[in-house]
Amino acid sequence: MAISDRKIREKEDLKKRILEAAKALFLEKGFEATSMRNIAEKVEFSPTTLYLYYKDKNDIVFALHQEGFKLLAQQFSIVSNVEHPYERLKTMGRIYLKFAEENPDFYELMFVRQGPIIHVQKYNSDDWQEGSRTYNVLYETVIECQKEGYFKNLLPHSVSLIIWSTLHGMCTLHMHMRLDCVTFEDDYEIDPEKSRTDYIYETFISFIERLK
Amino acid sequence: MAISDRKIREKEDLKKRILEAAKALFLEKGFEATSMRNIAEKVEFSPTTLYLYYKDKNDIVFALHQEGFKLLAQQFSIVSNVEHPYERLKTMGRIYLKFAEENPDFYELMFVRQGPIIHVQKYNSDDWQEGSRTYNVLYETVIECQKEGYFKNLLPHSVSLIIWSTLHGMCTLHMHMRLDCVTFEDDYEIDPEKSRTDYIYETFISFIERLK
DNA sequence: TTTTATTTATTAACAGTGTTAAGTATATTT
DNA sequence: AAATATACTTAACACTGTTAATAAATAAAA
Repeated sequence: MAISDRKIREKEDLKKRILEAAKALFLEKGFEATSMRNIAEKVEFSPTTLYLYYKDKNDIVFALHQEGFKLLAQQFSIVSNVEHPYERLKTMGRIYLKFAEENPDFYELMFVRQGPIIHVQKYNSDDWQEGSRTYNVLYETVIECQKEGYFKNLLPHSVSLIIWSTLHGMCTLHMHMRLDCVTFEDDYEIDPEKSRTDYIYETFISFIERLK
Repeated sequence: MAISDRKIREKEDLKKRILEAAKALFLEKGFEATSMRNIAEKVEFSPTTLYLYYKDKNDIVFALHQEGFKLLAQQFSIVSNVEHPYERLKTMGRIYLKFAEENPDFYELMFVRQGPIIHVQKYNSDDWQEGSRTYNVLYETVIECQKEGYFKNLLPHSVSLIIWSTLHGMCTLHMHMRLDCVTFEDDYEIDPEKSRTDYIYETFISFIERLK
């Protein structure tokens, strides 16, 4: 059985190599500019071969979106060191914003593009595990905060939804260049050291302080 | 000079007809499924003729995005009846959410897609008028609220950015089907009459109450 | 009025996209 | 050795946005 084992291993190996190629192109040239033929060329197989390992492009896109969630989970893992739930929440927010800033293409795939969601609807019977798991981390933290007396008279789902929405809105408005028209100079003293992202982060903090 | 006037008029007429055809297809079949050839077929001209009236597809997309802003401004116009700035702000929020819910394709063009922004960068020297004008309506309202004592110790741009981000985040997470995985049932008693959008709106209101 | 110039629209083509049907080697099993 | 199964490729389909070259229609100049 060792030979057939090797065969299976080799098959999974190529599947991984395809994904690695896709990821490389994706990070290098962006999502829009990554085609099936590009990926095929990179792994040195014909384009049709990809369809023996992935059902369609959305299947690859979905796998890529999973990679993004792995990366985010990795960044999130350090928050377990933060004892106090409210401080942990603020740290999570900072990590989320940083992740979006540093991995805009991944973020787009994870939370904007419809490709991965279409794949979920088709093959995973509407069960978007990556999303619900990540949301749950936030939700549980909010509940812990409430046990400590924060967010009084608010439903935990409401609080979670508001926080996620605010962060997501800040990230995407920024990523999609919808904030370039907003000139903050009226308010803030123009500090050339500080980026727009810095101001966004500060705004988020002042917001969460208000919300408590 | 009357003849050349008529010529110009006819030219603008076809330009409008192209835009109308684009809008019709866009609203009927969605943005993704609207191609230059589709539009050309609808106006009964060859595809290349469109390029005599619009520089490229993004030019049409940009004009379409302007139509969206006109529609939003129209919906917003009724808020001038609301005297109290804080009440006006809440009404604006409701209108914004309703607009996004009822015109998801327009919303996508106005605040998500990069097509219109690329056009702005190319031909309008980075001046996204539609965006800054709409933002200013919010900003001015926030300032008026602060004059009445709301949002103490917060910069008006911060408040505006938070509100816009939260609304935008709610709209897009919902539109892009990233909230389908969140089961609110733990919190809310499942009222079949109420849609997810209703809950989102209630959440927004409870949020803005907190923020004040 | 005839000729030239300009505007308007078209055909054909380029280079690309995701995807599939059909065919070809290679390796495994009977 | 013959039949079957696996892995892969070639060729093609039906699209996409866009451009160069060309033809037809109109306006201006001779």
